[in-house]
Amino acid sequence: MSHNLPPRTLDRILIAAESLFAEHGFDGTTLRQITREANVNLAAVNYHHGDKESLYLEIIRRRIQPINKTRLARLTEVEAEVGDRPVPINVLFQVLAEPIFGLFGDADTQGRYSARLLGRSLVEPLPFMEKFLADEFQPVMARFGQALRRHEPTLPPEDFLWRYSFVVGAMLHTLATLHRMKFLTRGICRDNDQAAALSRFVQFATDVFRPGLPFAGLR
Amino acid sequence: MSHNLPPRTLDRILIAAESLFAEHGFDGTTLRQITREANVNLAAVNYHHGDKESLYLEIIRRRIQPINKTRLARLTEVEAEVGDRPVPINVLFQVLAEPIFGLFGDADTQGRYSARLLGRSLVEPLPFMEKFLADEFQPVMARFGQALRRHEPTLPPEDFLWRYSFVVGAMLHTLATLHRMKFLTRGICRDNDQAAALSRFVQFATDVFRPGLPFAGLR
DNA sequence: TTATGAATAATACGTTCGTTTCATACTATC
DNA sequence: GATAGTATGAAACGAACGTATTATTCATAA
Repeated sequence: MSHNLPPRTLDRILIAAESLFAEHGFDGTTLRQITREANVNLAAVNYHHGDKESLYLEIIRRRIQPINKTRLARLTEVEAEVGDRPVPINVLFQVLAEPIFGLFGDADTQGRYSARLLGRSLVEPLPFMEKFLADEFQPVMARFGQALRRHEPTLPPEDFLWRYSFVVGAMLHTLATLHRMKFLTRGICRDNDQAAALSRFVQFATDVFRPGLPFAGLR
Repeated sequence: MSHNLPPRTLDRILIAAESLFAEHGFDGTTLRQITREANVNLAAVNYHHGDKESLYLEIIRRRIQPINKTRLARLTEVEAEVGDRPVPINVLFQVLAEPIFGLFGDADTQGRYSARLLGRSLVEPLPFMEKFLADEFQPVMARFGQALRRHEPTLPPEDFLWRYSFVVGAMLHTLATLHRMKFLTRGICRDNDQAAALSRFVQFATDVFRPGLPFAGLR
């Protein structure tokens, strides 16, 4: 054991598996693909990670845990800064979105696979991931929900949650399809454009929740 | 050949396969599961539909083609009604969303699986579906994009497409997760509530594209 | 240097996959 | 009612799957 520059077997598996899972999903990826891509022996996955499901869960976990930790830490910071006043909506969504969109900014191209895999796995969670995801996201959703709610205290919870669901859906969809943005926009928008996606998403989400919109009163 | 009341083998396969594909995805569903659920012989799928990919494509096609046909027909109608004036934004999104959200309104519970499968397969299209989907959605996206663009003629195309992408993402996410709405909202919103999803989505999308929002001017 | 535990490699296990084959049962036409 | 074409059933195919087994190599501490 040491910190050799050539990545160790365990890391090579994680890296190869992450991109393959992101592209082909859990069931569409085989351990033979993974070990071939990682240039390791077929048995290495079971030796190091147990089984396929544990490998998948570990890949998701090592990405989402630091992100959620950062989100909560920053939320605590900005809440301390504003004192008793509500945190501005755009700041809230910046804090929520920046850590996860930041994956696209990695030096190598690995981050975009991480983001794509997260977007994908959060929309249709696999059975063996449900409990982990629920535990992992409960604190984040609760605290951001409360903070956001202060801007719409009179809106019925149902209306609030519908809007929240649409915004979260837009974010996950962006994570999962940012690599196809050029194709989807017939060449107008660029692929994997982290900065554009982040700033525009924050603006979009802020507008959706800005009080005084006809939205709250209408319907 | 006739129209017997007991559903024919071919239809039973389509129905069983649709719900299984919706729940477990293409790779996560086996032909043995499908034929067992449909109470038909294993060989029936290959006999009637060729291979697994053709079956999947046919399921998607028979749902999305009538929907897109209806969308375009209604758009033609409302465009005729307003003459030279632009079609109101909320009408545009009503025309776009109502046919596909209408799947949830089927008498049986089959429609919700159709919607879920569509939402799922449109976010991460399988390789063998890319061409079909591109051909199928090109006219719809083009005509709705043009109609919507008349409300934001000065907005740079890139900004316009980002907003459009967020709204489409929210719609697909809603289709794919409407069956978990109660779980996701901790009991506040109901599962498979077609009417709520449709009306709130239309309102949401309309607000996102309503001119005069600070959105267009900001950033 | 040798002994010891960890990591890697080669290979095989038992299952299940999509698909095919071929025999049998059905249904309509003459 | 014989016949032809269509549909179904039972069984098997080779391939690929996740996983386990066993042997070998490697690194480190005695």
